[in-house]
Amino acid sequence: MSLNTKQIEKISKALGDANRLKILQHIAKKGGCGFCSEIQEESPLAQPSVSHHLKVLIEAGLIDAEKEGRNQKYTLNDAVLKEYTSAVTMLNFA
Amino acid sequence: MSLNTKQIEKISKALGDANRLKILQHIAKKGGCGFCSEIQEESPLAQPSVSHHLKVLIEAGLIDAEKEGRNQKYTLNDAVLKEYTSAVTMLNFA
DNA sequence: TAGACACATCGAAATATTTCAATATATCTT
DNA sequence: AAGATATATTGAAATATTTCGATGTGTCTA
Repeated sequence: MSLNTKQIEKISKALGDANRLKILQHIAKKGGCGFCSEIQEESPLAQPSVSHHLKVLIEAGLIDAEKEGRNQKYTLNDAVLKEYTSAVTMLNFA
Repeated sequence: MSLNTKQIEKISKALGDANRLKILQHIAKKGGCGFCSEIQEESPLAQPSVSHHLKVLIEAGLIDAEKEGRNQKYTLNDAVLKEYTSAVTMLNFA
């Protein structure tokens, strides 16, 4: 599966915010899998704002969400991240 | 030289627009070096808009500008692009 | 089942980005 | 030097994004 311009644009936009970059770093630091509550604790933002940023990351395909009881678990989508960086490096997408 | 969060954010923002992605692709297709007039011809946007997008790419460090008479030549900054993709892949930046 | 807890959604305000007409600047040509 | 050409800047309107309080939804615990 290879990414098109619209997807590259969306992923880039998702990466174009310091709060979201921090969230991704947090998840990566936790071995690619982090919980919403942890992310909220590390963030200076209000809960709905964090929720919004997580949604943007999900819609870009950078993370996947999974419910565990009343908690949300977020997993880094390494495949998408790799496809993104690969496509951007070569500027190879339609 | 390695990129920090602010720089990653800025580059991502610059990449988060279809018009700018097209511009970069055009320059890449031309061997990493393209002219303003060409870029304007290929773009559906008005001249000031193209000029604006080029400025965003320059400020992100993705391209460098050089004057040739009354024309502007834009060169892809492969080093920055590579540092960006590398940092994003590893989510490794401060 | 009532209350607590975790998270999502809505709606509105604040801020940022995109776009273009008008105009400025710099360089080339005649 | 005057006009033409190439690009940049300004200022304003349209649009998108960010943020948060209030509230909704689903799940756990007592």
